[in-house]
Amino acid sequence: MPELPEVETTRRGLTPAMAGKAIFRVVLNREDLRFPIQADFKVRVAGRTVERIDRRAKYLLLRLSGGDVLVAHLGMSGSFRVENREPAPPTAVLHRKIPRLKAHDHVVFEMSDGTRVIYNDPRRFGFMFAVASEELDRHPRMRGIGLEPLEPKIAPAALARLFNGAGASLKAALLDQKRVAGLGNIYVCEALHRAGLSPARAAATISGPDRHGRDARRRLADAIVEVLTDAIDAGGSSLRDFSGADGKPGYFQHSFRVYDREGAACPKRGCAGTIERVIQAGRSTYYCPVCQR
DNA sequence: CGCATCCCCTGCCTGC
DNA sequence: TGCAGGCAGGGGATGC
Repeated sequence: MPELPEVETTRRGLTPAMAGKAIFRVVLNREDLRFPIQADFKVRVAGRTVERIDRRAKYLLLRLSGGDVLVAHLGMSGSFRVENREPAPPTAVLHRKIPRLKAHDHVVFEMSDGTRVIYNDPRRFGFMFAVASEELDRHPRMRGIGLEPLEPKIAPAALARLFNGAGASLKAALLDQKRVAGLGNIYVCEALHRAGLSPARAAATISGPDRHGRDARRRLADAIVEVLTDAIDAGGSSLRDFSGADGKPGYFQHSFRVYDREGAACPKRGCAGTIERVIQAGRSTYYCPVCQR
C-alpha cells in the first residue's frame, strides 16, 4: 500500500511518538522480513535516542544518536502503529493492561516513556536495517534513488531530463524509482489522468510548449505535485487496512479518479470516456482512453 | 545498458 | 460452505 503519501503520513505519525525519546528495547518476533535482519540490529538500535525522522522516497529514516540511521521500508503491506501506555487505574495498579500483539507484529520498539511502536507486515515485503549515517547514500538500497518530487517541486525541465532517451512507457518510467522517487501504482495512474497523458505513451515523447501553448511536461510535473500533495493532506490512501501511526485511516482513496475504477465514467468534466484497465509491466494500469493521449 | 518477466509472501475476494 | 484462482500499494534477481 504505501507510496510516498502513506510513508509521509507514517513519518508524521511516528515523529511525536519517537522523536526525542530513547528506544529502551527492541523485540524481534522473527529474524527475517524481506531480508534477514542484520545480526547487530538490536545492539545498534537499543539505547539510542531517535533524534529526527526523515523520509527519502518510500523509505523512513530514523536518525539515531550515536551516528546510525534506522532505515525502514514498508513494502506492500507494512505499517507502524503506536500504542501509548495506558495510565494504571488506581484500583488495579498491578494489572496495567499491555495490549496483546497481533498477527504479523514482527518488530516492537519499546520507548523509554512506555510507548510501544509496532511494525506489522503480513506479506513481509518490507525490511529495515541500521547503517552509519555517512554510509547511507552509498548503501545499495539507497544508491541511485531518483529525484524527490516535492520540496522542491519537481520542474518540467527535470522531468524532461529524466525521460530523455527513455524507451519505456510513461507508466513504467514513472514507476521507476531511479527516475522519480516515491510514486507507485496508484499515484502514477492518478497523475497521468490529471495530466491527460496516456500511460502507454513513450516517456521520451512528451514535449515542452507547442505552438498552441500546450506543455505536456508541465502538466505532468504539476499533476505529480498536486496528486501527492492532495494525498498527503488527506492522510494517504487506505485501501485495506492502512492507517497512519496514529491509527487514523487516510481518506484519499475516495478521491481516486481512475485507480480501481474500471468501467466507471471518466470523472473529467466534459469527457464521455470510460475507465479501462490494462496490464503494463505486470501491473494494473487504470486510465481513460478518451482524454488521456 | 534498458526493459520485461518472474518471484518473494499472505490475505481477501470472486466465481464455481 | 469450500476451494481454486486471481489479484494486491514494492522492488530485487534474472535474462534478453
